[in-house]
Amino acid sequence: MKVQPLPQSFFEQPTLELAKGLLGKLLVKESASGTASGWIVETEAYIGPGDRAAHSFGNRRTPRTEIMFAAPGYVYTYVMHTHCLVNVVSGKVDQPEAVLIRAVEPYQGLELMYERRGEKKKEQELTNGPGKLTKALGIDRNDYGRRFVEPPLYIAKGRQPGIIMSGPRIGIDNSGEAREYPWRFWVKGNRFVSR
DNA sequence: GAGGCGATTGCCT
DNA sequence: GGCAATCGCCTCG
Repeated sequence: MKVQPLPQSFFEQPTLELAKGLLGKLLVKESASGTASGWIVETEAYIGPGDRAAHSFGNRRTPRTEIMFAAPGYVYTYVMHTHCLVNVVSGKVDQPEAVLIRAVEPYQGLELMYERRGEKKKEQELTNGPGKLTKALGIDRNDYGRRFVEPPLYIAKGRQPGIIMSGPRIGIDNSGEAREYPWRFWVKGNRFVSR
């Protein structure tokens, strides 16, 4: 199967639909040391204006969140402590929404992933968390502001995801009632899902 | 399995 | 200048 980026129109759907639609798609990163990719198996939606867990809550607009106000399909990377997380910007222009990619299942570039993550690891520990998959695929803050429709970082047509589950998001305990929103989506039974 | 801490970035006082 | 953050790893039991 030839791997090529999905069109811009794919990203032009409501954020919750996009979060589900991303499951099963292929996340690809090309770099000087090779290409690595994985099937997306877990996502979370962040819908800015009314979502206390989102960086763009209340339309908070700063240099960091600026990209969330742009058209859908942009790459939003965020550095936290020693790790980097990757989001897909969603929603129309001036609607600061995004989908966090929390886990993928390795596809291409397995050796590269071991090299980046450490050799002595179970395969599922390569990419079963938002900070892990970015390291395995070589995604970092330099990818901020790119677009997912073209190399070196893009999303390609994938496979049928299977049964999709939903539930509360992770790691946002101090976000009031937003903590309860069932905006986390994952592929049922996939062993690369973070929990 | 639970708990604690690393060590970066950028926003806010 | 301080502090909180979409987390991961190591250590201890």
